[in-house]
Amino acid sequence: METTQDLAQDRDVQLEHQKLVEPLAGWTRTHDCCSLDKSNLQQDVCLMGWVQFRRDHGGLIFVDLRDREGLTQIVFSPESAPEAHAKAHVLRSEYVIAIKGYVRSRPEGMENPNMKTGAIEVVVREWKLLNTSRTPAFMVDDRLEPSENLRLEYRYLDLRRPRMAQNLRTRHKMAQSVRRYLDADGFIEVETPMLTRSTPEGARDFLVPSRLNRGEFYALPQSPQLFKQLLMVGGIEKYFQIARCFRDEDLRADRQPEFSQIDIEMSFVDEEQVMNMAEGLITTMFKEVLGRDIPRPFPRMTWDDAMRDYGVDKPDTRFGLLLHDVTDIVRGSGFRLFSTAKLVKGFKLEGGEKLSRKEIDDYTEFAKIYGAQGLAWIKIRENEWQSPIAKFFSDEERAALQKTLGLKVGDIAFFQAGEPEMVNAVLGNLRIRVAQDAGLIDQNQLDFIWVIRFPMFEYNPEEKRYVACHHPFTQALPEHAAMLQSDPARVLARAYDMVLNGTEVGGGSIRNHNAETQRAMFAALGFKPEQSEAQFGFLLQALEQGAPPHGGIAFGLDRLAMIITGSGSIRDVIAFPKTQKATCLLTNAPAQVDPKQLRELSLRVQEAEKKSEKIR
RNA sequence: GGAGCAGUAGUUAAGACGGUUAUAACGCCGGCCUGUCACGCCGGAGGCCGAGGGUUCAAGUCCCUUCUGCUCCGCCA
Repeated sequence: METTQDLAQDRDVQLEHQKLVEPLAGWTRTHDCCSLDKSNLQQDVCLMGWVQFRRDHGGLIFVDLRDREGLTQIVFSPESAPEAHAKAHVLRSEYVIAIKGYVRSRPEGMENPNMKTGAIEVVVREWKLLNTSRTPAFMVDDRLEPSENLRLEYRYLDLRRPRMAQNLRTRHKMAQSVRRYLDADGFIEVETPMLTRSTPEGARDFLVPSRLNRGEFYALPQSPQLFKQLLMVGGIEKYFQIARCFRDEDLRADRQPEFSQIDIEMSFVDEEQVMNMAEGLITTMFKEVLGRDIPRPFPRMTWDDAMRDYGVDKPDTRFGLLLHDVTDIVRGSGFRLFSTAKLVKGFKLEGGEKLSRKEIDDYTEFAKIYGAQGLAWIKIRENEWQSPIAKFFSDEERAALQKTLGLKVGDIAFFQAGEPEMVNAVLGNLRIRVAQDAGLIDQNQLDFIWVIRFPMFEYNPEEKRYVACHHPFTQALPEHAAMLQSDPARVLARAYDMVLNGTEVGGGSIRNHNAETQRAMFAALGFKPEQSEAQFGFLLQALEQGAPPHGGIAFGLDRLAMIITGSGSIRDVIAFPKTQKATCLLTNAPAQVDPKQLRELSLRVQEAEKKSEKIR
């Protein structure tokens, strides 16, 4: 199908120019487009790159030549090189060229202070057209933001933009920092299989059919968890891997179906050694990549305290607005919603009395996302509480609320009542939203904390059983091990999460290295012994062969890269990401396959009539 | 599975209550231009307003369906 683009005049022009393309034929770059300055005056240089802008004055032609390092202005002059100048009129955006010429300083007053190479220019003596380009779908430039689906369809153009190029480079530096640090600390990088077996717990697996074993499937790893534990049994002692992981779940701004973890496991350690190593690794990375000094040790907070004060298990500690439990204060109040609720909590915003009706309505809508019916609020004014619910409270109750929340004239307080999970989710997220709106967050701050003493299990009402909060290989606190069967809800885990500015950037635990404690864990999860053996027999067997005590941690490389680059989306730190529907707009994956391939795999697709393949 | 936002020229956007030929900037094509730097000036081409259906004398605009991208809830050990 011909589009207007195909019929456009620029296409004909490009095809004509294509005849002028020459091979490199031995030309060798001498410099990149960011490195020349006045120290190079009069030198002969050879540059190669893309045409960023062309400014054709009829006489002089200026071109900003771009490579991955930056921009250099090159000049085609009819006097110094008539031949080179004459053919330079063909140059268009994103054409690829090689030039030979000499460096000279720009005339007095013609320097460009906005360019790193703005003091000089390269006068072209001869040049070659290495390739043409169609008129780009969008300009390779950070000043305009093309729509995301165009960026993803033409990802290679997007990657030429300085911001994306910088993000990939930053990510590279992070990975190199990790490798240097861990290598120096005695860690060995080991690759674990991409084709492995499906595990019932956790996220949905991506499955890969086996041709040689008809009817059977591999799964792509959700994480190398079991293999790294087996490496500990294998005597590796200190392992790491920058591992690709796969989860077939719905996507978010910070979630992709394939993502990278800095995966680490250590033998003969407890929590302290793992957390100490992790702090060293991460602070070194921030120092090397961002030049930032992070104070150590990181503060620690129990999961209980995090939920109590912040309502979430990954608190953003850059600002206050702490949550307060007021359940007991309002227990006897005339407001039935509060007096009968399992949990009532609130927080105050200093000076929030001036919030408009509209702003409060917006917060109410926000609260509803997390399951709230509404949002209670009280504005503290001179001599009065302005609030739809103020009338329900006695003087005593008012005094207690005022004391607990530290309310002063000019403040606003928000409350939520009901099921504890909902109350915490609503207020925990509203707290962040309010802080953002009120400008309480210092964007330059880096607040690392550890969240420790997680619950081992949470009850899953759908499956009517307990499931592991972290994963089923985590060890219980020794003093809680006895409660695995009798009172699983109260068992705490030897697990720890590293949290940065309210984002979980890493998490790990001390594992069960003893087959019996691991069997007890499976039993607590409701597995019958034969199920445990069928699914995890290989692990249990390994744990019976002299498995050392071990534990580890894994960091989300993508999330760290988002924070370090200041990106709002995980897609901006991944070269070729998927859309929210997990498709690749560049390659059009996933796609239907040849029936022959399916036959070889003994597979048949139900509802074969899918939308017909898009022809590009 | 659910909620919300967006889709108009190659791109980014504007289009009150439904009303003449759908705008602008950049880009593109042609011409002019020797110090520009997102060069400038003159001229030109470019559109089934995401797709389908409906209401209406009349739809980019209102209604329904659907596709695509994004954000969020659920989900993500």
